[in-house]
Amino acid sequence: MDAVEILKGLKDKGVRFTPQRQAILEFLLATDIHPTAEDIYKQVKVKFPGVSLGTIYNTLNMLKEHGFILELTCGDMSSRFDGNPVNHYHAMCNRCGKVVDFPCDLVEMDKYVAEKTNFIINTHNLVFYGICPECQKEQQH
Amino acid sequence: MDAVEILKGLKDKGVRFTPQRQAILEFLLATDIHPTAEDIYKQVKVKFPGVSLGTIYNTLNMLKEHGFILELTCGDMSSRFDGNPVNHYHAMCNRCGKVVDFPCDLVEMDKYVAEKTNFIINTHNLVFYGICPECQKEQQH
DNA sequence: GTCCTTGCAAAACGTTTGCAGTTCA
DNA sequence: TGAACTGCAAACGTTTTGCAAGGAC
Repeated sequence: MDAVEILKGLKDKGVRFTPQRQAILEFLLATDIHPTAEDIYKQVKVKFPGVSLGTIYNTLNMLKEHGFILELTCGDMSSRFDGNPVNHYHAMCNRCGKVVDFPCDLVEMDKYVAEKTNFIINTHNLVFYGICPECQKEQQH
Repeated sequence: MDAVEILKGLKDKGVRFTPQRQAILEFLLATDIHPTAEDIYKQVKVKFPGVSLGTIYNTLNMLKEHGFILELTCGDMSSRFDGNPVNHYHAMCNRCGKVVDFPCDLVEMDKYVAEKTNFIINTHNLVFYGICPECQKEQQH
């Protein structure tokens, strides 16, 4: 699915097609560097010199809410965005913040990841996102 | 290992024992709510009304560096801290931000987590932390 | 014409830093 | 005594918000 297709499909949800949004999503779908909002801002600025960071965040949050991109919030650095929102796995460098993808069967994880990425793995962190039982009850009201 | 023991053991690393640090670590070891820095601040303030948020962060970062606590950076909310630093797994509520622990054998993960926690699981995110090959080379210089 | 989106600027947020005074060892 | 720590306040970087002007449908 390409950027134009995704954005046109969002029209019936009241989301408008704008050239800025097209540029943002096209960049995200084409790259594998897991850019920060700032990275995307710099890139989109080449084509739209007047674009603002606010617009980047606005678009990223909209795409995230509709499940077309993934926000990776790992560590103390800024979020990174991934145009491939299926559950795959990431290794992040503590030093430069780079994030790389890898396939994973979750057996002997740290060792496996070290082999696949050539990272020296110190730790890992696995978080599941969802709705807790208390909030499930409250949402029914 | 209790708070006093841990802090006394850090003396030979040039870390001083202070009553504020004792209060912070004691709270962290006793609770299972995965508090934010703000939560800890409020709690410690009961005993030390003059304590500052800066001191909380100072102590948390010190304890984190020495591996006695874990910082959970998940989602767009503030970090949560865990007095149990071994690799175990967490489920986080998208709505209220609550984090709960659970045991996990990593087979059929989302389903398993849903059963163990009664969360409705939407997604999970697994991140490994380490040093990438490029940074490994640079660090040798 | 409507109302969603834009660019801009200011604000908000969590966290870190600088500093003068204080405390631990 | 001297280095580490404290409280305070200001600074920082990322992200969000408010608003008037502009653009999509």
